[in-house]
Amino acid sequence: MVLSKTVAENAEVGRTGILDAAALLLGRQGYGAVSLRMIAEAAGIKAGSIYYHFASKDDIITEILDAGIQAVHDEVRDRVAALSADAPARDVFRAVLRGHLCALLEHGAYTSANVRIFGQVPPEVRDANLPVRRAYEAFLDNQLSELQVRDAIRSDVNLPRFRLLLIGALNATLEWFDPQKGSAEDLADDYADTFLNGILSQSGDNT
Amino acid sequence: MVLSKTVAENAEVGRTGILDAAALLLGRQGYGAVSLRMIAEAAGIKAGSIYYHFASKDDIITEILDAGIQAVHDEVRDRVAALSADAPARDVFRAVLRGHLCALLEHGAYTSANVRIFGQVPPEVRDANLPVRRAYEAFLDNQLSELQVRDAIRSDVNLPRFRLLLIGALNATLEWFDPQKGSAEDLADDYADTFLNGILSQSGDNT
DNA sequence: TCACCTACCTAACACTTGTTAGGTGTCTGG
DNA sequence: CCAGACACCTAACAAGTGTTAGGTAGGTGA
Repeated sequence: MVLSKTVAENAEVGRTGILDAAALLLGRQGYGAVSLRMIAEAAGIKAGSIYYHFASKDDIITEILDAGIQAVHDEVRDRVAALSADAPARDVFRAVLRGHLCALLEHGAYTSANVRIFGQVPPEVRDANLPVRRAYEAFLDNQLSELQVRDAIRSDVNLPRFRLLLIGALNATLEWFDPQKGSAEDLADDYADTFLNGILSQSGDNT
Repeated sequence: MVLSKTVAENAEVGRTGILDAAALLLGRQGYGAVSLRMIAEAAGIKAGSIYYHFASKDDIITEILDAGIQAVHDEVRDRVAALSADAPARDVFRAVLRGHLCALLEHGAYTSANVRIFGQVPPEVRDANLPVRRAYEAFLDNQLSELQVRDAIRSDVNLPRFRLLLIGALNATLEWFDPQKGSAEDLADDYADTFLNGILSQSGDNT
């Protein structure tokens, strides 16, 4: 009975071992540079064995892409839910940025893999990832919309467009972020201030 | 003499024809998905012939990457230079964003190729592109620094970090921008307002 | 004990990749 | 008219790709 459990665990290790190795490699090297043989070696098995767990390379990619978005979505949702219902708008906005950046920069082979390779995968794989992606986008739009209804965000801000701006800026941090030069949370707070207040000295125009 | 000119022109068509075709394909499909045979076919020649003009595939990539950055740099520099010396800070900032976005979204197989494939190329190719990249970053930092000295940008704004935020947000537009839903210049002005003024309704905190 | 399932391995498949060697026709300056 | 440069082509190379068929060691339930 104990041993049968061990077998079941090993089964999970095998599968998730492949996914973990693949996510790590894909996040570092990109879609085209990572072969099944590299993934297999990193997972401690041989290339052909991958097909016991997955039907194709794109199958692995699809699963990693979905898990990547889901991890960010969950992290952001949890952080927002942890706030009291009447939390200041600034705190809600910060929670969103903190969740997204921490998931992306600190715990996230899958998340960073998603950001890095989404633009490189075949169209079919990209399409398979769209529902999960759309769900996260809808969640963000809802959060922003609530802030706008509460009159915290100006009514003339185009929310879907701002959401694209926001995600673009956040995801780009992956290319240069160095955890030794400051935490992801500090970076998130800094970004939040920039987005909320702008960079202008006064509201008026300076020559 | 006329014909000798024709030959020289054809030589240029051959070389730049390959570069143009490669930039277009790379911008659309990514580094790993584009083979020399695809580039050759798009340029109207055979794969082996490419080696008459270039020493390797990475040679082509390197040239395209450099040209891509240079095109944005030139466009932004020209637009800023076209302003009068005492132009309002808002206009300078808008000119920067307009130049970057127009180069990226409207005229720019090379530019969009650069943004799309830079993260996917081999390290050696990436390193070769760094000097041109650094020059553009330094130019942007100078422009922003001038605005900060003029007290248009708050002194507590970390400029290099803001530049990273800005470029990240601008480059991400490549993934969703649709010229039929509005011009790149309008988008640039909208982004400029968001960055300058922020999204907050009041400077105070709302519950 | 025996049949069976799980989780792997080996070896090969057809195919694509970047790259090279050598050949071909056309145009050109002398 | 001719040597030669120019701009291509053909055909092949070794290496690497995703993928598959068939085999195997060891634990499992009856």
